[in-house]
Amino acid sequence: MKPLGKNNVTVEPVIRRLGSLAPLDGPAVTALQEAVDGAASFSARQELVREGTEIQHSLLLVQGWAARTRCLEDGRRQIIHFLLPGDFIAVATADRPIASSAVTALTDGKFCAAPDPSAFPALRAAYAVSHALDEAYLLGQIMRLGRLSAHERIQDLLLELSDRLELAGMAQDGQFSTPLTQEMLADALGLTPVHVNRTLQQARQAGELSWRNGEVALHDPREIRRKVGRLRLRVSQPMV
Amino acid sequence: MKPLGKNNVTVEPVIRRLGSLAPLDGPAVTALQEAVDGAASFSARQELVREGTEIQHSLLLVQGWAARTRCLEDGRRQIIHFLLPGDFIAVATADRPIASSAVTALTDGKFCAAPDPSAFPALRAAYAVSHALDEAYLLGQIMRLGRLSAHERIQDLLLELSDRLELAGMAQDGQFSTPLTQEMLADALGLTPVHVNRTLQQARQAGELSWRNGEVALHDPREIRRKVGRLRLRVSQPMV
DNA sequence: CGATCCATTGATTCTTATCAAAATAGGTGG
DNA sequence: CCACCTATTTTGATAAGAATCAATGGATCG
Repeated sequence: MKPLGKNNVTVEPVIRRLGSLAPLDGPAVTALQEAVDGAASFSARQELVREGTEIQHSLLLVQGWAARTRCLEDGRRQIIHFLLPGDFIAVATADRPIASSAVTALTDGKFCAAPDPSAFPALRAAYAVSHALDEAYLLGQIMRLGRLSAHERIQDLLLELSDRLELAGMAQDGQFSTPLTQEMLADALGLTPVHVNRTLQQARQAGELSWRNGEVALHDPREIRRKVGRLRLRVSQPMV
Repeated sequence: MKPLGKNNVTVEPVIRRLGSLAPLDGPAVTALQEAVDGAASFSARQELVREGTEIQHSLLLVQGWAARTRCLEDGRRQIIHFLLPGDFIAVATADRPIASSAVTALTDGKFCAAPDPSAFPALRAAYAVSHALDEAYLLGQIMRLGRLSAHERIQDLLLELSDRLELAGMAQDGQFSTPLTQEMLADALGLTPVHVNRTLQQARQAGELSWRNGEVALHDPREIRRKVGRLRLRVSQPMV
């Protein structure tokens, strides 16, 4: 098993993220590490969850990116939410056994079953915060699509991704790497790929961000946060 | 206490709706009726829940309409979701004590505390289905804002409202009465009031719907459902 | 009757979509 | 290493959709 510690940069993103959301004790970390070690692989474009299907187990995304999507018969597609390492791909509740949207892999990656929180109580709080954040992200997406301009939508989404990746130790200061194409971005933002392209170019020329080779850098995350003026849920707990 | 029965048209919408979602036994119905009898009043424009506030009790909307909203500093407003009689205004979970959006009353009305499901087990299933539907509505809203045209958005939203009101016994065959103004509609649909007005007129002239005096009639709900081509969560349980 | 809220209309501008094509990059097999 | 293939980004020209600004009408209410 891999070593753990505050000065350790090789902690699994899943563990890093959940540990950012709530303090984890030893057994919880061990259980997560074991789950991660037994993770199953998937490949890009694979449908990880089918809409309307029964969800048997809660699943964690260990590596790679995915998206919750809904499609219309005429081919229009909406990405509801991006799923990043450490996120829940699916949540099995006694309440709500049916998947309300599909989950599609955007890259190759790995997932594992989420350890049962009744066996590892320290996980319960982390899972709860994770689910609360998920709802907050959905509301953010609605605000974005309903009331922000193309330019604002892009900035706001990239900031959200930066914030979320930072929880998993995969972004610092608005810089992160991403497998997103402009088309995926368009599907998430309710825009056309062409318009995303043009808007991105404007943002680059305005010096607001750079994006080359899958490496994104938001030049002034604080300014974006201020301009979009939206309060984000804060996570007050200490890191693992 | 008011009488109950299948041929009874005076059942409280709250009871009607929850009974549509899952079978209720006698004690559950009694508890709901008592809660409703003790309902508190609110008036239009009142902020029923403030964003970021701790939610103490789960609350049910007994009468009147409300909306979950988020605002930007510059005044832009997004209605995330309309709340109808029988809906939960707020859900108190041990997990998620913080309101992720404000709730504003759109009309005068009444609300009450939701009876504790641990005291009335029959309510548990109804509450669970209600929450599952809530998430589905959010996803529907995202699809609407991201990928539907103004014309489609209006039709789709009105259809959703019709379906939901029907659960509470307040709509039949796509006909219902509503306190919505075109401005509220605009805030929900990510459009301007002027554009909503024009789009509504086109829909009326096309014979798709009528809307006079707060009375809406969708002339061919089935056709709308087909065109927007979206699967809605079905409720399979029998009526109360 | 004035005040207010809401629906409606017109004229115009701005944003974003559409259609089509070219350029670029990455990967594969010969 | 090159030729080819595919996916992605970029560009240009044009059209459609929706916003904006401003004003008028209609109702309702005290």
